[in-house]
Amino acid sequence: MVEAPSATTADLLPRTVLDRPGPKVAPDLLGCVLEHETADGLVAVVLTEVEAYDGQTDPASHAYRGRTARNAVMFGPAGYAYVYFTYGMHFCVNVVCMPAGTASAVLLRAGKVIAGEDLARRRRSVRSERDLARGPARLCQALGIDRRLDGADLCVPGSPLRLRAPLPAQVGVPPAGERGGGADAANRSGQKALIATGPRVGVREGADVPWRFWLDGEPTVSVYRPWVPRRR
DNA sequence: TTGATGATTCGCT
DNA sequence: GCGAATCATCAAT
Repeated sequence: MVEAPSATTADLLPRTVLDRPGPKVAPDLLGCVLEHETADGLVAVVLTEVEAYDGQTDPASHAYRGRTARNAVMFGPAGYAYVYFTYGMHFCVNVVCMPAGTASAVLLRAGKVIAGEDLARRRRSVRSERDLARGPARLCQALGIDRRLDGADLCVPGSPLRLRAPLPAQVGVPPAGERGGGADAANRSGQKALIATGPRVGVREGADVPWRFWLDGEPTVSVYRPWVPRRR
């Protein structure tokens, strides 16, 4: 009767890790694994690029102008998925941070597929493996994420959409001994070195804060584009 | 109601 | 490099 869960509680990222401001949480999400289980199968990616949005103090955040029907999940407790639809055709997924009442989130911008590659390829007609989840909308397409997952809990084993703690040697990061320097964060997870930061992609206001984080050297990281006004 | 815009991607030149 | 695709959302009528 009882089915064995695909993930145990110990594998998943503890909600307490997410119960902090987005800009603090964001770099810690690099190297974590996002997985989505559907009737078609499971696809999992290692996160290689993320962006923080700090709620009501951040003019680039969807939560800047207060709570609405769309962004309601961001005002809830940490550890849930905020999925939104944009440009008439794309979905993007965020990890909600901070306790209920405070809106803060991290946009998952890119990842490297480590499981279910066949299924991911079927969902995305694309030639190269690196482009499967290179970009926030591509990542959602590869994983089959849409608005039905808005509000999904990422921190419980029974959820279809889950966030796992970092696995060692999943991304092309050298062993700890060869990295030198700043060892604290690196040692904790085994692969937290080589994190680069810069301004967020495609935002008009708030382009001055370096709240985009990525694993330096990862080919799956999307390219930077500054904001440009759209022609009418 | 209406109108502008967007945390993007893809295809064509 | 440039423009189209395409529609939910929100601020302004």
